[in-house]
Amino acid sequence: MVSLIDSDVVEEVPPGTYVDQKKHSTMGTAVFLFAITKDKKKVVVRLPSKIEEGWERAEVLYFFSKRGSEIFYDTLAHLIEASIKKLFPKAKLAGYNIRDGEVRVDFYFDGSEFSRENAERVVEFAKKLADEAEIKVIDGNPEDELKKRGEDLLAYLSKSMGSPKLIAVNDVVTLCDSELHPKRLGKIEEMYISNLSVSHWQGREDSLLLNSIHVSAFPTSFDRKIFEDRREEAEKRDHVKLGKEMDLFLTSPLVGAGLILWAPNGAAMRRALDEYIVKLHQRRGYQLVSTPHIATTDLFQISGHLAHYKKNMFLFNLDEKENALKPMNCPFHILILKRKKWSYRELPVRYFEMGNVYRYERAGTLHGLTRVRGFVIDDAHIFAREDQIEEEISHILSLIEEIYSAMGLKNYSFNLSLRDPSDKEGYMGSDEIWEHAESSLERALRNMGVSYTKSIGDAAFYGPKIDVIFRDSLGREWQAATIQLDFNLPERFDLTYTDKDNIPRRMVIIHRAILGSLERFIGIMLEQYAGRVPLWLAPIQVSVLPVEEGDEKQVERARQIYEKLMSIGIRATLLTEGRLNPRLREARMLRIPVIAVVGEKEVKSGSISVRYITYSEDKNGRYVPKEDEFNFSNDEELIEWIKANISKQTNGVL
RNA sequence: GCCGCGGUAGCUCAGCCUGGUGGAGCGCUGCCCUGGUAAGGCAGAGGUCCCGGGUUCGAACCCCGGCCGCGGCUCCA
Repeated sequence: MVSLIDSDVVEEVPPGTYVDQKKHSTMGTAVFLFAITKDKKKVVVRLPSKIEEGWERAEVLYFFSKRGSEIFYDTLAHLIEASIKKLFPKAKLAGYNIRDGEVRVDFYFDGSEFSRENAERVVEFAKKLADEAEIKVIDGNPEDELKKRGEDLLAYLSKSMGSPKLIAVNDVVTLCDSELHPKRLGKIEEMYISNLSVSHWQGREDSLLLNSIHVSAFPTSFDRKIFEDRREEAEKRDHVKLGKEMDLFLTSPLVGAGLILWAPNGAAMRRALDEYIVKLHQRRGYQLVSTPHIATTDLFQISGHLAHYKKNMFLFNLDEKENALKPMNCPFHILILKRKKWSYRELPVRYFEMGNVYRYERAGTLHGLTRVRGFVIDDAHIFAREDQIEEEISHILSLIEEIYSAMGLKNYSFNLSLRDPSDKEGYMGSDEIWEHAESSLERALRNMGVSYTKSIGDAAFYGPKIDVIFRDSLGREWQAATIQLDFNLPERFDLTYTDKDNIPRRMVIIHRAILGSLERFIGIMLEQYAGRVPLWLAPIQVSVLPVEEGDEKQVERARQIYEKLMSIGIRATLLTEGRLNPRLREARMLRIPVIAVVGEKEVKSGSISVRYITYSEDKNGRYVPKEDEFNFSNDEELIEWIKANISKQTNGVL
């Protein structure tokens, strides 16, 4: 008998049992059987199929499971590669990429453009291959074999892969890091070109220009429908769109790209976040400092930014001296630190600032609030003894987890960035320093017990770092929190403390930000909550509406409540003009969480009817508003309830 | 920066292919309706068709350049 696993159900079935291609409302079509044989080999077959003799167990893989879609797109990528090679033998394959319902296949085509007609032929041919072509893993040394076949780009890629495998699609040979492929992929109901673009080989702008075909594909129309519904759902969460609906921010060509103008509602949100994060840091032993936006380039000469970061800096002349808008706050904090001598007893010193920085980012990279040219970092620099590093890092990691969980964030992961040991020229500092720095960070992560990924070669020029990465509603990745160890600036600015033995010793600096940037973080929060951010952060927290715009008593009573709320710092708005329903609609469009209504009944009794609308999700992770009704018997009751909610949401900080 | 797509009323968009006096819905203003949890009715105002140049008797429309936006590549908070 063979164990057949279908979601939570396990059944013992005899070999020969037929497993059909069924559909699941959230997981999509059952596309593959993933079997483990009695001699522990892994086998994948496309459904419908029969359970084979010699299997120990078999799992039904649905399209919208991680493994199901990975195998599907991974295999499809090879079919597209094979089509390219069959139709255009002079093309050189250059790898592929799988992301959100599409696969992008890169190839070098003689440096010339690849037409849409050509791409369409490729897709048509791949569709045919899906039904017919035999896919198998073949033996041999990938690097040698690929070189022999003229695929020098793939051969190069194989060198940096953990366990490269050669894959044959009929007689075309390509490269993969997975051996999990069905022998035949089978019918693909939906497959079309979603984009044609170019990209640079290895991401280097000075290297080969590759052509890329982006292909969207789904095993069945049913899966495409689920995918498109989800994407539509995600687009509703787009922070740029929400920013317009909620009247938060804008940009103007008269100001320039990537520079945000905050309208009153957006500014209120920023202010709330600013207040929260500053108060929290004060409680955690950070001292507030404040520094200017510009400095002479002499400062950045010393810090090394001019040498390593010049292409991102806005430079200008003042009194015939070169100046810069600050791209980072660290040199300023260091100057403040250096105003006096420090004893080992006084460390660590933690300076915190909501620091406004300006960085020249290339036009093509700018996006909404998540990638801009002027932004505020919740920036702190911790000046510490070497023996204090690990503890400080641990503190920061737990602060990150505390803040993020208080904010209800979950789509994030930790990444440890290390230097590329083969490119030591690109980094400041000695091998010794780097090894110590890298191992300190990794130990702190391990002690925290969080899972993390490692990226070799992604370290900053001055030190290794831990980053927190968020995925937005459309699957794009954005960096938020960052912890960067720095053994270099202390050298450059000669930062020392007097140790127990009365000898000056070198300090270390930890750069860290938790929100990352206020702008980006607001973008992340808007998407996470589909605009329905928690009460404490809502741009307008309460809307007060009289039922009848023409009834003086109701309007007067509404105004009274509104003014009382405003006087104690609750962000409120009074909506009196027009019929009730359109006003209610406006309050909802603006995502105002508390809607207070005053009609005849309420005027008589002095009470207030409240509808409280907050974010919640259905079982498919879609946003659905949660609505609660309250009736407060007087103003004080309403105010106490609002204050209690805000305090609870911010762990008593606000 | 590179490739693709786009920029028309405050917002969302049609018109552009095939050149001949600029449209819709929402919003805004006024009037009517006096209302109880997501759009009541009627009327009106509102435009540098992104900017600059070219082709043409004539350009929102065709061509060139720039700016800005969107999606990718890369980089990053």
